[in-house]
Parts: sequence; structure tokens; C-alpha cells
Amino acid sequence: MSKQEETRDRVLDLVESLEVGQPIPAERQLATDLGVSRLTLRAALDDLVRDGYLDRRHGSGTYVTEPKIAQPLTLTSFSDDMRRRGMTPGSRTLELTSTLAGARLAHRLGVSPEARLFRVKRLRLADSMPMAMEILHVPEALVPGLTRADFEGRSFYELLRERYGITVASGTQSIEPTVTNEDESEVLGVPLHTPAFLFERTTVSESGRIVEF
Amino acid sequence: MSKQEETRDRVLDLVESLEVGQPIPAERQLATDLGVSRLTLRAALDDLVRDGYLDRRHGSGTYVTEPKIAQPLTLTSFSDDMRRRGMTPGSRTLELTSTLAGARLAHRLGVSPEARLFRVKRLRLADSMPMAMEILHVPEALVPGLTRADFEGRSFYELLRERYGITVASGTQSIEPTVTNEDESEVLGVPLHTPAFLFERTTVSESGRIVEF
DNA sequence: CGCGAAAAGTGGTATTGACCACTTGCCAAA
DNA sequence: TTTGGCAAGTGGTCAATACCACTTTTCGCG
Repeated sequence: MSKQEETRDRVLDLVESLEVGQPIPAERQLATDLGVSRLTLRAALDDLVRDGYLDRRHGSGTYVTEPKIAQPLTLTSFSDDMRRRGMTPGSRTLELTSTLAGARLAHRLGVSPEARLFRVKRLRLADSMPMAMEILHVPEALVPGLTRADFEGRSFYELLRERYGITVASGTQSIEPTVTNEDESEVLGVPLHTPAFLFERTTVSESGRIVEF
Repeated sequence: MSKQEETRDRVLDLVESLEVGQPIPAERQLATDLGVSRLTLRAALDDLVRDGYLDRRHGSGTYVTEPKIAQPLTLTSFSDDMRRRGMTPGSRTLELTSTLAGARLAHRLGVSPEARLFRVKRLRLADSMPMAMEILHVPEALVPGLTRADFEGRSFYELLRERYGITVASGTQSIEPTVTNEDESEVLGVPLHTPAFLFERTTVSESGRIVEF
């Protein structure tokens, strides 16, 4: 964890504790508060601005932006979406690990930071062409005994319903532009820094439990 | 012109004078050579790496990459391309100015740096939706008396043929990913830093003259 | 009281110096 | 000759400082 990344997270915590439209402390002030140089802080802020959390105004200050909502997309699975476009969906599971939730994810999922989560990294295919990379976080308690094979050839939502009796009730999805990093470029087979979209989805089950992030 | 941009251009000149695969001087060396700080130089190099001119290798050096060729796209105009996709093409001319060629453009177009060029900035539409922004550079000598209206409602290639008797013989096009800057975001009506593709096209007329960049 | 200039505070950029992480190639020891 | 480690050179990161450009606020002058 580089100092810049650590700073980014610390600032993000601060940002989320503020109201939308409120300014964050000045760069010089915040840098000394966090014990880092202004350069490092600025690099961290650059990230947050790029990710849409903050808005810089030269000569004025840096402000918390409204949460990115984008389009309130209809809640569909990737599988459905691709089929509608006349393509054959598929997926390949790159990684299925068990991790601790940690502060951020725990907050978003509404579980204890010590709760264990499945972290699933999937490559989504359309007509056998890599289309997207997906990272799911699901509390282990909700889907005990999940295995890698469970993800092949079916929608995750179907799996939830048929095997665990969990019906998806609602969800919100945000979408933001980004560019692929090295790892992503490799698995997707595209050049470095190919533009891509980052989807962030939170799904709530019928029983009110947050299922997926 | 900020120092960083100026540095970028100077390095780009250097890069284009080197063979593909050759390393450029070390950052510390190059920075003192150009009389700028290493940080400034690095910011310039970041740009060039992002644009695909250079490849950094930690602990080894920074190397000139192969020229971006992408797909040897079939030579089509935007108009044709859109029609093939079942959309109605259109364009809006945002800007039509007369400029001096300058060193870089002169080299690419094979004209004198003092030659005057038309600089045409067009917004390309598909079914009235902004799809792309296009900047053309055409030597004035080739298309005397070009006006803004000439660009509306027809392909630029058709215009060349019908009015000036210039038939496009061949062309090369490269494509690279980028994100929109502030100006582009505004005219295209998309959020800042939306991923986009940057097309770079050089067109050669039947008589061997380079027409467009 | 109104208004314009100045001042203070903000982000934007650049410099210098230092240290770390990684790669490469040389050279001595086996 | 082979091999291991070490040293030099590279890009990657961070700190401290300074100055510039812009915005907002303040305050004095009319």
C-alpha cells in the first residue's frame, strides 16, 4: 500500500463524513493534518476527482460532489443484457477467494468488518469475446459452500434464487468511465489504458439484506 | 503553453528521431539536458506513455514503442460508416480557421512550415446525437475558398471529388484510446473524462499529395 | 452607502533533493 | 566455465519549498 493510496483512503473516509457540496480542508492544511506532503495529497485528490468524489475549483476550494448515480439502470444481469443484444453470454471465473470484509466493504454491505466475504473475479464473455471484468463481494454466510463451478454457464441471480432461495428485490447501479490497468488489459486482451466502464452495483435481497457489491 | 507541454513536444521530437525499440536517455539526464526538473519531465513522459509513444520499464529504461498502427481500417468516411450502421450521419462545423502549419503538421503533411492550413473542427452526428469530434488539417492551396457551409450535409471526400477534382487514393488511420477533456465533454454533452477514441488519419490523394491529417 | 482595489486564501505548477524498488551486467568465487 | 552476489543505473515515490493564477472576501475611499 503506497502512501498515496493510503492517503486516498483516508481522504475518502473524510469525504464520506461530509455533506454534499461542502468543501474539504485546504490542500496545505489537509496535507499537514495527514502528515504527508502536498504532492502526495494532491495525487490522492487527483484520484478522487477522477473517480467523481470531489470537484476542484481553482481559487475557491475542493468540494464534495453529489454521489454518482448515473442512470437508474433497470436491474438486469449481464447475462440478460447480452442476450438482449443477440449475443451468447458466458463467463470465466478468474478468482474465488475468501477475505475479511474490512471497514469499507463492511459499511457498504452492512455487515461486521470481521465478516468473511467471497471475493469473486469473473471475466464476462459475449460470443466468447471478453467484454468485461467483474468483481463480486458476497457475504459467505449468505451462500455457504459456493464453488467456482457454480458460476459457469448461468446467471448469478439465477444461482441465488435456485440454490439459496434468495430473490433479488432491488438494486442500484452506478457507472463511471475509467481506463484499464495492466492486469485488466492482460485478461481482456486489449491494449493498456483502453477506455472502459466501471459498474458498481449494490443489490438488496427480498429480505432486505444487501447481497452484492 | 505550460512548461510541461513544451517539454512534451520537445521529447516527442526526440522520440521521432529514434528507432523503434531504442531507449531514450535516462530521466535524470534528459531532465538536465532540457533544463527542466525531473518531475516536469516525468509528467511529460507520462503523457507520451499514455499516448503510446513510449514504454517504461522499471529498472531498465524508457523505450520508443512501435508506431501505433491498430487495425489497418478500410478507408471509409464517417458518413459511410454511419450509414452502414443504419444511422443518419450529419455534422456541425464548430470552427474553421486558417493557421500556419508549424513544424509538426508540416512534416506530417509534407508542406512547408509556413504554408497555411485550414483547421476544421467538426462535430460528427449520428441520428442527431453527437458521436465524435473531428479536427481536420488541409492545406489551403488544395482547397481554395473553402467555406463553412461546404461541410454541411455531405462527406468531405465527396466534396473533394466534386468540387476540387481530388480523388482520395489511400490513407492510413490509427486509433487510440483517450478520455475527453473539458472542451470535448461540453460539446459532446458527456461527463468529463468519458472514455473516447482518438482517430488519426492521413489521407493521400491520387496525385500523391497528402490531403488530410 | 456603494464600489473598486487590495489582500488573503485557494488550487496549479515547477524545482530540488532524497530515498526506494527493480533490472541489468559485471566480477569474483566455486 | 558456471554461478552467485553485488554494484551501478534505471524508473517510482515522496518531501519541502517556492511562486503563479484565480477566486473570494475584506476594507478603505469616494
